[in-house]
Amino acid sequence: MLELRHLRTLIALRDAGSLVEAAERVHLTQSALSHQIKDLEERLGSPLFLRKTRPVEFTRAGTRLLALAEQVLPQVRMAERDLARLAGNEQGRLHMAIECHSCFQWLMPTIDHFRDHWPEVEIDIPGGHHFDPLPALAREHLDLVITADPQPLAGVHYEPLFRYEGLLAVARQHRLAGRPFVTPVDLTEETLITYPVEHARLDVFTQFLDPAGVKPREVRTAELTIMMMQLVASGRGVCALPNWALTEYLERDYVKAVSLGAEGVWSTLFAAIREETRELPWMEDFLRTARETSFAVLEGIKPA
Amino acid sequence: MLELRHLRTLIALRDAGSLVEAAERVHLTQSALSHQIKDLEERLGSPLFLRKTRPVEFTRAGTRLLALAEQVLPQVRMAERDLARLAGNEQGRLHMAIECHSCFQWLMPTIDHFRDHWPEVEIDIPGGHHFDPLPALAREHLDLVITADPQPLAGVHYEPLFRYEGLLAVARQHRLAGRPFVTPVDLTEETLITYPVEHARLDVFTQFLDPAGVKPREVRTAELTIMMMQLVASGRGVCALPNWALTEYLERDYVKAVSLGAEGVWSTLFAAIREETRELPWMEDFLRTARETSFAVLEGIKPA
DNA sequence: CCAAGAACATGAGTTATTGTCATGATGAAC
DNA sequence: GTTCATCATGACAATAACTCATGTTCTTGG
Repeated sequence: MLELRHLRTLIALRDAGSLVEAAERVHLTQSALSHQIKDLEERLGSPLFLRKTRPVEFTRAGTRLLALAEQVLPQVRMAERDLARLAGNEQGRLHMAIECHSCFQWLMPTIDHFRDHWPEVEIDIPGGHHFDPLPALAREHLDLVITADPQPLAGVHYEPLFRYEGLLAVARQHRLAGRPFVTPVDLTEETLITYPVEHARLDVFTQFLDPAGVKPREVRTAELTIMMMQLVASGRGVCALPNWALTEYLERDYVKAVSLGAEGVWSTLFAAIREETRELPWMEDFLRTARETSFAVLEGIKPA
Repeated sequence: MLELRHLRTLIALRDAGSLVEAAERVHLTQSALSHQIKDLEERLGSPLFLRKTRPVEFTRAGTRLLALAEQVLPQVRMAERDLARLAGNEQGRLHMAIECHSCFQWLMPTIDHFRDHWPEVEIDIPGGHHFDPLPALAREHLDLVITADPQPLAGVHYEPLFRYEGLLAVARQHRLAGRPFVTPVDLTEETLITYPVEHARLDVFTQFLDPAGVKPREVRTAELTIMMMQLVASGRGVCALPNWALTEYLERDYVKAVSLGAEGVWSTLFAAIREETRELPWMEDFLRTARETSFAVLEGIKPA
């Protein structure tokens, strides 16, 4: 019998383009999905997609089921929201701080969407504070903080949103451009441009250079991503940024990007919230929406 | 995670009014439904219906889910039909015979509905034949026969549709009216009116009188249900008919009905089809539609 | 053309879910 | 208060779903 599970899988498969990645998205193994879909296909009596193309190509039957999924799943989500609301806990406050530069790209659509569904939750990004946001979260001045480096703090829970790769942006004609990846020593002769934050919060150092005991020739800072890009493009340095922050510059062929090490440097972005707000229906919904939106908006990220 | 299974259960529950009967309809035990719904309620954080009323009363959360089910399940069924059609086997023939007098009540809506969804299947009830329909089925002159007494026949499969109770219709002022049930000997002094078919095909005899070795004082026949009702109402005899064939007369208080024996005499109505047509998608759909329609239209019947 | 990598399939075995059976509790009807 | 029907519950069983390990196929780059 057809179940929602199958529809969710198919949507993931379409968005991902391959079984392997779809499996990641629904937090199952590739094998599980293979079995699941095979079962379904047998019961329906026809294949749902062609596996030998990349991305996978859906058959007519597959397309029909996808259409069903597109129709049905939003209705189900809406009902679930209503139920959550009926279950109580409706009004609340969601004041946020964003530690991660350039997160607005996916955060704004998330907030818009959320506002429509939870009008009774006061959502805001209070500006102007320059205190440390995580203690402010614990002290209930804030309700959610987007951060890439979780610090153990009583009563604070870190909910992983997604993983992203830190890439090294270099000028188009740079000697490192075109390499499959760079090694730490490759940076000994470079000027590294970073955001003006503590050394310990920069993954290039903590995960890449420091373990190898390497220092770049020079380190300078810039406030905004666009400024960094200008410096990089004009050959005055290189900088490490999340892959998704770079995509727009890469598409315009403004700079080139290289992985840091053979495996790449991967970090996880977290939403820090207070333990007691963790199970509030609207909080769960916000996090779910945030994840959905970021996957829809950003490229090259992976489920946590 | 919410699944279609849950929605199907809730619809059954609403239609049935109690867990026990809903369980019959979805072919599970009452216990299974109790567990299933309890799980769901726990995950949602609120009860879905009140058990202490008859029929069960849905809470706001329950009503919301029912609305979802009403919205989603038809969409799913439609998709399934499309898929079945895509899977091939689209055109076919469905010529039927109805052995059971007064089945048209639920058969007509079924046919109408079916015609809309399977325009490529030629559906008909050829009139005029007076040969025995079951051999005609085997010989492929017919494709489906509605009958209440299946006979072993090579290549013919009997698909149970629903069970119904054979009731004894008596005049309003009859001495047996108002009894909880009648015993075989109660009929020794009665005139029994039957359809003009073989003795062996009448459940009153095979399941009730014959086992007790009892014969009614007189047996006479009538062609049409309405004629039987007139004879019964005027006190010129009693007759045994399916409960659902009687409802309209009972509602108008034209006659009274009594069960045959403490347990009642229950029979099953079957759709006889040829083995090889059993898995055709449109045949499966026709049978499903037939069952659905009869449950919606008839009262007092039970799943087979 | 071969080696290496990536992606999907498959079979066996495990786990988790979902159901059944037997029984108990509760409430309504007589 | 007894009886009857319905629903709940706990222990167990069946089944469905998933993972692991491995095999197959196709693509890519030397």
